[in-house]
Amino acid sequence: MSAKLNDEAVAVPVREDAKANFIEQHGLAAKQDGLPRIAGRIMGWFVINGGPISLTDLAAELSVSRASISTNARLLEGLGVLTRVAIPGERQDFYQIADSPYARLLEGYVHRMQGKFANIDSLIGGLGKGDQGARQRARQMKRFYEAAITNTKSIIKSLN
Amino acid sequence: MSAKLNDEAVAVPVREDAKANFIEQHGLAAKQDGLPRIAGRIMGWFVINGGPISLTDLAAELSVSRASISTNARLLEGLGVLTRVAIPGERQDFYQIADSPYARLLEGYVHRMQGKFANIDSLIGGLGKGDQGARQRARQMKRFYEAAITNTKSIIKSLN
DNA sequence: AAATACGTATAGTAAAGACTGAACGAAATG
DNA sequence: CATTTCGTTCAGTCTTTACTATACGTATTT
Repeated sequence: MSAKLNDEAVAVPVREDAKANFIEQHGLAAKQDGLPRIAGRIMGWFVINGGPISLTDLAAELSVSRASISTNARLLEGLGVLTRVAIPGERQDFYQIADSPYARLLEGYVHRMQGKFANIDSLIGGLGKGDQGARQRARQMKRFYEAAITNTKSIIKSLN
Repeated sequence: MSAKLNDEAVAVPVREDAKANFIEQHGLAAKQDGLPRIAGRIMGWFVINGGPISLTDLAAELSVSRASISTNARLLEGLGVLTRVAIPGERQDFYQIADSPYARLLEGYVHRMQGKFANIDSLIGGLGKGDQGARQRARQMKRFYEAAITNTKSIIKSLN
């Protein structure tokens, strides 16, 4: 098992590849967060290039179908990451990265956590006298979400 | 649109259903977080019942195959939510809810965010002089993750 | 030693999801 | 008015994923 010393054999992604690399990595990271890979790549593109850009051009940039771009751009718009802007004289839809994209993402996150919150309350309300252990664990869970929600909100504030 | 006053017609999930309901809801919530539904139901079961319980019994409780229970219990163990405990005189594996299950979850979350962090740094390092806009947006993103990581760590501390 | 119980690995199935290509309606252009 | 250009929708394909049933190895019981 001798180390390979041939320089050419190692494909090092240098400067020019950094951007493309970031976009792809961001696509993979998106999957971990439950988003389609394309959505992540789009977001990565906007971090680098900012926009505005038309759907057609973006489709060409990322080498995917216009249908996918349309669907996922709207998804990101719904998440508050992208905003649709009109450009005078142009009839195409142009997308742009939102003002505080991450704050927007966190708002959705908070919203989902509040949903779980309701679920816990419903459980606690349905527990009987004999369910002391369950009540205790449920309350612990509730405290966790309380802390998480409060804390996330404070992050949102700090991102203005 | 007159209100229906017939008591019997309304299927209200009362006391006894509250637990089962919580488990199922927790299963669905897990999917949103990228976990298998069974993993979420298992976790829900433990919030209510605490454990310890054997794999075989847990499989019966949730009406799923032993294989699934085995796989997902180990998954949750890896996430730090469950711990395997030995019970004197018993040769089966018993699982129990962990001490600070939510803190453990957050630790994994922090770890994933730090991965993204590295990706951003790699991008910034590869940017040239002409990429001012990109650099600015990348730094904004980096600040976001910094804030999120710091804040999550503080939540973890508060959960002891 | 034979039989049983247990945990896990594996292969298969069924369902979900991402993505594409084609078709459609609306609006603008010629 | 005919054509083109957009954005979106829909049907179909392909991949991934969750879950089950079977089989296997190990440890235990009888």
